[in-house]
Amino acid sequence: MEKKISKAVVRRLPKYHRYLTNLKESGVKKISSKELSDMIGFTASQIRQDFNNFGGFGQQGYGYNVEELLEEVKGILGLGQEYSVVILGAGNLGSALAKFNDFERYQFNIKALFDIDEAIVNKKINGITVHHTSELDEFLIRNEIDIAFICTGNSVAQELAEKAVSLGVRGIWNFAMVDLHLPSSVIMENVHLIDNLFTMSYFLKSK
Amino acid sequence: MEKKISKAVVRRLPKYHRYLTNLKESGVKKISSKELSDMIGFTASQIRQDFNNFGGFGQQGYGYNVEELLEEVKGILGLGQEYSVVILGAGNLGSALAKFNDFERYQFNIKALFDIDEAIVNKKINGITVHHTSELDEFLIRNEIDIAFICTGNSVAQELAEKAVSLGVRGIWNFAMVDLHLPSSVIMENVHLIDNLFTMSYFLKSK
DNA sequence: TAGATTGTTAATCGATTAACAATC
DNA sequence: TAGATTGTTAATCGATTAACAATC
Repeated sequence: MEKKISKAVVRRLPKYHRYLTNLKESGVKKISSKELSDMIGFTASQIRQDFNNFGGFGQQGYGYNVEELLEEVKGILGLGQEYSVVILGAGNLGSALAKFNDFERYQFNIKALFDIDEAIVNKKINGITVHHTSELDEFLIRNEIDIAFICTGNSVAQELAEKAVSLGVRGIWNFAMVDLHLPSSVIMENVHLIDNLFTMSYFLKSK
Repeated sequence: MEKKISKAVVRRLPKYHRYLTNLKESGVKKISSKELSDMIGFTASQIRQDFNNFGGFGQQGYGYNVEELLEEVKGILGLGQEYSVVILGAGNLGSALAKFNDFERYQFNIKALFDIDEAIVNKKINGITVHHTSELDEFLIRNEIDIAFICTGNSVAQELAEKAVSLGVRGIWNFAMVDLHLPSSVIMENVHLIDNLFTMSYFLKSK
C-alpha cells in the first residue's frame, strides 16, 4: 500500500520546510499553491502533486493552512525526533560543523568528535569532546549513535564509515571526496564540495 | 549548432574527473565504458552517451584512453584555467574553506576573506588576509574576482551577493540557508547543508 | 578476419506540467 | 450560489536504458 516517493520529491521537502517556517514566523496563516509557487519557484502543479504524495493537506477554494502544513512537513521529514551524531575527523571541516549550532537546534545532537591528532584529543570544540579515534569502537558500543559525519581524509573515510555502520550507525553524511561503499540499508548523503565547485567552473567557462 | 547539455550530465562530469584521475594515477592506460560503469555505478550506456555529448573520445573495439579522456573532461569542466575567489564571511565555515588547500590545487585562488568582526579583521587565515566588509567594494574594483563564496549569516547573504555581482563577480557559491535572487546570467551553486541533513532524516525515519 | 566496444538511434521509464472535475 | 483552489488524471517532456550497426 505504501506509495513509492521519488527522491526528487524528498529533496524538495526541506525547501518547503524552510519557506513554511519563514511564513509562519511572518504571521502568514494561509497560502495557496500559486502563492507558494511564486516564492519558491516550483510550479503550483508540482507543489500540489508533492504534498498529495503524503495526503490531502489543503482545502479547495481556500489553500493550505501554513501552520498545519508545516507540521505535516516536519513529520514527513522525521524532524521532531532527536538524533545522536558523532563527527569523525576534527580538522577544519569537522570542527566547523561542531561549531554550527543549527544542528542542535533541529535536534541533531553532536555527542563527540574523533581524531588521531594528539594535539586536539581531549580538547573541547564548542563544548564537545574530541576523542582519540582508537576509542571509537567503545564509544559506539556504549552510546546509541544514529548518524556519523565523515570529515576525515579520503584514505580512511571508507574504513571509519564501515566501522561506524557495523556498530549501529544508520546514517552517513560523507564530506570526504571519495564514494563510500556501504550496505544499501545505510542512509548516505554526500557533500562533495569539489564536485560542486567543478560544476560551477563548467558553467562559468561556457559563458 | 551548440548542443544543449542537460544539467544532469554536467553534474556527472566531476565524478568522471575524479575516477579518471585515480585511474591515471594508478597507471591504467585504457578503460571501457563497461569497466568504468562497474566502478562508478552509472550504466555503460549512460557513460557513452555522456561523453558523446562533447565528442567521440573513444575508439571502437578498444575503449577510451584514460589520459586523453581525462584531459577532455578537464577541458569541458573549465579546469586548467585560474579562478580568483573571495570568501564573504570568515566565521566557522568561511575560515574552514580558507584552510582547504584543495581549492588552490585546482587553481581556485582565494584572494581575500571579508568579515565585520573586528577581532579577526587584518588577521590571516592560512596566509589569506581577512578584510573588513566595508572594504569589499574597493577590493572588487581593484581586483578581478570570478567567484564569491557566501559564508555569511542568512540576513546579509543577499545584499553581499548582489554587491559582489554588481562589481564583476560571475559565480556565487552559496552556503547560506537562504535562496538568493540574482540575475540569471550569474552562475550560482547552493550548498544547503541543513536541507541535505533533512533529506537524510527523511530516509532514516522511514526505515 | 573475428572480437570487442564505441557511437547513435529507438524504446522505455520517470518526472513535470497542464487540465479540469470535485468541492469548500 | 459564485469564485477559488485543491486533488487527481492525462499529456508532455526529458532523461535513462537498450539495442545494434559502424568500425577499430
